[in-house]
Amino acid sequence: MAVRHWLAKSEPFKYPWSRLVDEGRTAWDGVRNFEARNNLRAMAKGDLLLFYHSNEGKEVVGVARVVKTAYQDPTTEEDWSVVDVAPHVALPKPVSLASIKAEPKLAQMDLLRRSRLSVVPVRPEEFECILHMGACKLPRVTKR
DNA sequence: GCCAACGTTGGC
DNA sequence: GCCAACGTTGGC
Repeated sequence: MAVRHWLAKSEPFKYPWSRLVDEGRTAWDGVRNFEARNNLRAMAKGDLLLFYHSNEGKEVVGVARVVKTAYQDPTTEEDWSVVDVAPHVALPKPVSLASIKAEPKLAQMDLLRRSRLSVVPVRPEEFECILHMGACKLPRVTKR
């Protein structure tokens, strides 16, 4: 099965990329939007996730990897889900929202068209494009 | 089932 | 700090 690609937003002061790197793994909790939840539930182990800093930074800073598929969000009794993610690789050059907007190939991204959704799917060619803009080489995934 | 009010996200 | 977009809630 092909790896799928996603983009998830985090406000840096709540949970920055650097903290994910420090901790090595985290539950992606706090999603309280039905569509975002459904996207979480659609993720498979090994899927890759662009890590976007919203509000402050406004840039894609790294790629995370789904290490555990959706399960009950432990921070609530209600019906919400989390997935576990681990850092995969940092972007040598973070890709800013401004540069994404300036790139015609990325005009269809859900990041732009559905700006308030915190977890959105990313097309393979968009994923590749952002990695390229970020001067990022993906480490080979040995096990999917 | 409609829709106005409200709350939240997130860019600027 | 403001405000546009838009999802959610609740009255009817």
